Amino acid sequence: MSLSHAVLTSLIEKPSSGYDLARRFDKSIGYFWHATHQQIYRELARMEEAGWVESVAAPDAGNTRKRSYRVLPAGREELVRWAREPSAPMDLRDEVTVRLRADAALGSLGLEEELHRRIALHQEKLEHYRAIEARDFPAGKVLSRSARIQHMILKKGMLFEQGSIAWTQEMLAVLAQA
Amino acid sequence: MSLSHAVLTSLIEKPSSGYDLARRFDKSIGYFWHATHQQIYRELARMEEAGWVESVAAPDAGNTRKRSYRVLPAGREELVRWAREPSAPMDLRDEVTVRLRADAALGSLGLEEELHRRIALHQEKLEHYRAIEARDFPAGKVLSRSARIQHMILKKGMLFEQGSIAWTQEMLAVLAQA
DNA sequence: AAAATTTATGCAACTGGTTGCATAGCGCTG
DNA sequence: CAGCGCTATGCAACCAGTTGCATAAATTTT
Repeated sequence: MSLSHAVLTSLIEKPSSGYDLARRFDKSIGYFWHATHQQIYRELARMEEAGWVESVAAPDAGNTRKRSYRVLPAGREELVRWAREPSAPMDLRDEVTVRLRADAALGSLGLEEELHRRIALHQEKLEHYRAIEARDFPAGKVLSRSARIQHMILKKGMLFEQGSIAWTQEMLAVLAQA
Repeated sequence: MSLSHAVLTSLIEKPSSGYDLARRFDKSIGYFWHATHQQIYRELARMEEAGWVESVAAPDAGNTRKRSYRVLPAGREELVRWAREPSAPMDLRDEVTVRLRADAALGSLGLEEELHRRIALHQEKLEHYRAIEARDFPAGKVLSRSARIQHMILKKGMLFEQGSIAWTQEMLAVLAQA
């Protein structure tokens, strides 16, 4: 959908190899997004073809094929153009919701264990985001415009995880009640 | 991903034609899910092939090709089996988040209008969910186990929309501050 | 020094989701 | 009764995302 533009944004923040981008997409950069190395290599190849980025042998490449990508002016212009486009809100298609609907339709299927597992996962992510917040956006520190925006994006993730935990606990109470 | 199982669940709740299912996926049934008629017809064909559902000419078909689908025992068993599987939590890949990161990296791009538009959309959905709640789950009414679960699913949507509105307003404040 | 792991890139095949188009009956309106 | 929009189904082509596999250098472990 817009993976190429997400990659472009990451590259503007810091020129990188495909491999590094893939790792960043599994961690802080795209807190919420997952992309495999395959997708990223494919996007990089397309964007180089389109003249949005260029690559050079990475400074630390040695005898390896490692390449470093950076954004060209055409890529910047494309990103600006794209960012101003309106876009559709995400949808909430969580598989566990469908499973719960199936439980409602078919009778108790014992989904409690899965819900507990989900709570633990949300808790884990929340801790992770809190650690990033403490490290990058400590209370009291004066932040740049860019940092304030990135802090808000991180907060979105935290709010979502907190909300998920609270909702799942309420759901467990409903299942127990029956 | 699990569209077939979402369709199965909908069909258990009420045997339907492909067209009806597609409309329900645009409304109350899958509050958060969107599926095109193409996807649904394809899934129905596959599931009939697999022996999970069967179809007959719809009672109100007249001279049209309208068919009504219902779930067979094998489909029920498959749904139970699937519902008990563990599943990965959804990810939060909202395009507007990437656009905001681009704004942070490139400088102010004027995303305020889009954020206002988003707030209006979330508000609209929230109203819609509230109307469904008032109709199907009025306060004080004693609800069945199934209805309590479905009420919780609806609440999840409402919590998400409320959270999105609050967060987006805070984001607007951050953009205004700069 | 050999073996295993990590870094780094890529091909091929497949599945899921989207878009555009085509067909055809039905019900309403002018 | 001609034309329009809605109901209803489907084909074909495409794009995005996933999975399995292959390759090869660098680093770490045994």
